[in-house]
Amino acid sequence: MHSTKEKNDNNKDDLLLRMGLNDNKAGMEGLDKEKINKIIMEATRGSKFYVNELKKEKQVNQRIENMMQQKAQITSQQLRKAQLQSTSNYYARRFGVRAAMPGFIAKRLCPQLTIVPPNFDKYQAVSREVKEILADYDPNFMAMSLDEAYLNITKHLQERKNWPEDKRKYFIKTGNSLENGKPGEEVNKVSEQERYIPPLLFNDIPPDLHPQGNPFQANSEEQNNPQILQNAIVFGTSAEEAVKEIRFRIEQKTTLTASAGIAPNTMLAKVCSDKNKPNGQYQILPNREAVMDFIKDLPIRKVSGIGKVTEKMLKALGIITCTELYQQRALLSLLFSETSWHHFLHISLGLGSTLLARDGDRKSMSVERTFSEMSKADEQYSLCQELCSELAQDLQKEGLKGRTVTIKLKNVNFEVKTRASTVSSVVSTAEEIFAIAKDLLRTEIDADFPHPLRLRLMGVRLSSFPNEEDKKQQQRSIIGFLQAGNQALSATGHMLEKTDKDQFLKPLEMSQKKSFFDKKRSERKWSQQDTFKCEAVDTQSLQTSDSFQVLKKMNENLETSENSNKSQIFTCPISFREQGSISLEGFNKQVDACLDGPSINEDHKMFSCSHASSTEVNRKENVHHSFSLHEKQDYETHQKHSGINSVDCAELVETKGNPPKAESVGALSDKHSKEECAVFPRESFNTEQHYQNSFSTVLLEDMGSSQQESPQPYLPEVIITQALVCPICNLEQKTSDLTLFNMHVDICLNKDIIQELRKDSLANQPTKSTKSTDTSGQVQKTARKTKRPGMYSSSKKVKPNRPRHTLDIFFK
DNA sequence: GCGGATCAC
DNA sequence: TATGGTGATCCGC
Repeated sequence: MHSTKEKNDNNKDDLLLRMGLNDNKAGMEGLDKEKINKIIMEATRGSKFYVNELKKEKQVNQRIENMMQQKAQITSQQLRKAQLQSTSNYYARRFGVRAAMPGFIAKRLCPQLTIVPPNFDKYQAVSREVKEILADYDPNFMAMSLDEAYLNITKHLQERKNWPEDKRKYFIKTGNSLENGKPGEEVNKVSEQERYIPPLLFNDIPPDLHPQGNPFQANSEEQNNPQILQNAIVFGTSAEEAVKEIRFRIEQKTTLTASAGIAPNTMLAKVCSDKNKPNGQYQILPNREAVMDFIKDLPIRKVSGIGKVTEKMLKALGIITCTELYQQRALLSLLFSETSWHHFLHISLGLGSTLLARDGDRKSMSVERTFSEMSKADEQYSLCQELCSELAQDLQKEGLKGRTVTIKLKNVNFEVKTRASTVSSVVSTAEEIFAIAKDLLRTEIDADFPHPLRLRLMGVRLSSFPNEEDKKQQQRSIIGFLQAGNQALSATGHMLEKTDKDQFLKPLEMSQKKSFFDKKRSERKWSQQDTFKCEAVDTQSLQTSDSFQVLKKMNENLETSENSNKSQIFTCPISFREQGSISLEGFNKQVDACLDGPSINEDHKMFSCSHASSTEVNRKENVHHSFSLHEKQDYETHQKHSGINSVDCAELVETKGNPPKAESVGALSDKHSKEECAVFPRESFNTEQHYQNSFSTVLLEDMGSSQQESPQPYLPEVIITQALVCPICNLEQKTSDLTLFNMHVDICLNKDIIQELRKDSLANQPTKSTKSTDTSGQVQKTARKTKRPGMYSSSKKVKPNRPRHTLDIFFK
């Protein structure tokens, strides 16, 4: 909170040094002694870099301190409530795991640069060759960078199962082809490696990590171990063998070794691939036990997205491993943003994206350069101009134009500043960009006058690129402007119920109508990955759910747009639900959400949110999980469902006399590992009888159609969801709605807590003030500042005059 | 939309 | 020995 922006440049070094030392003495988070010493040494030598590092570290410590203070104010009741709320998510997500499991394989390549001279061109060429090989296994693989790629070889494995041996046979090169253009030493090295290839491939997985009861092996009639002939090698049909084959081929072709991770999702695959670096592979079998086993002691830092700072903050809470992360989920939900929390929960449950999202559109482009101190303003301006020219060239290569210009300045003390300016129409030429950048730079120079800016880095960035729709819209709006009748615009809205206000939509909003149908139509080539996946929609690996954000915004829209003059009535073409009084933007998001499917947080909201949002969620679930079941179920029906289910459950648990403890019941204890409640197996399950038999539901996925190549039109076969069986009470639940089902399970799991809460609630608020209880839950999630006890009174975000889906109502 | 921070590669 | 460049995202404002 106390952002120290003093500018005593002269004393700064001294000051910072003192601050740094004091901070360390305070021993806030116990820096490594040796490290401190080193830093101090460097600092006393006047390294501005380390002084700055110290400063940053201090900031992090401050953040941690604030967090701890927040934590200290959390009451046990708040924690229990949070606990309750996080359980739903556990179930919803766990199902996601199951659905994601089958045969999804990601692979990560880690070439050994030491073998090949660090010549970029060559590296690129090698990278291409690599990639050629990868395309054999998954034509739609996702290349993250030159040296990293994810593959989904589900389909390949399916076909591979029936391949004759000679299709899986590869000859070991004798080294003849490697002689050209490589220093002798390298050839030797490579040759040496070649000789070791078979043993390497066999031994790179420690014996105790060898998959047990591998479904692939179990189902296959033959042994999957590769057979070595004189100079050829035959790979088996399992995932493991296929990946060995890939690595073998890569090494043969490029002389580079690669490491690989085989796992049910990209997050795990990535962690896996690091396990046996640089020339090995590791597999996590596609079942929950294997995933949980792997996750159990995994330090969170290993997970992509958890960096130095996050690690330190979580460590302050005693969280180092994924298990601990899971155990503290309730606390985390109170201390971190919803997005972060969601991410944490993902990690702790071993969940990740199973989609290989196509490369998203670029969001920005920039150039920056470090140099020795530059203090003269005229030099700075001309450098800026130079950078703008370079940027303009790069932009031109990709034909990009943008509206936001950002300059970045790092002074000799390593303090970084960015300054941005957004203009109304796109720019792209060096002159246009410089005109804006120059102003930003001047402002900074003027601000410090008469002191010069002592820079060590300068950068220029362009962002706010218009998307396709924006461009089309621009065209259309011109056309529309020229056409008196303005027919072009109204045509795009023909599927929507319109109001007269439609005519007054801003061009941007109008464009979204078009964009929605365009987008969704192409997505529904029927890439079921959008339509049927049952976990949150992750378009990029390890990112938290977009759909949740959409939903959140949607709710905001629902709540705030009532009095907006842009409000309209629409009917969602997916759920056929009338969207009363929301803006077009909100509507579009709603429809997107319908198509995208449920998100973990919705369950969560079910407990605490208003009637309206709960209904949205349910609707979405229906649409999503059983596409053909999307009758217009109204809210009352849903509520009845919930009520019946919850009552059933509570009684059953009592009968069984086995109410699990709230905290200890978790995904990580395999207590309920045998249940096969609700799962959404995918098409690929067909290749794995082992799993298929366990599932009562079949939904489909088409991993291939999200790529740039024209997707194959593909209509999924839809099998209607069957009844779900609660793992706790072991009774079939008469609902196909996963949200409702999850709630039922939660209640079973948390029956004791629920009763306590109800008691509390009744004791404290005999006058039926369930609303405030309800509200607080949501406020805690969305507004960090207001989530402390007593600070949330009423939130604007909560829509008044609506029945609420409160705990009390729910449990009645 | 802006600016600082974090993260990955 | 001094400490990179590019791009993305999140959060709080």
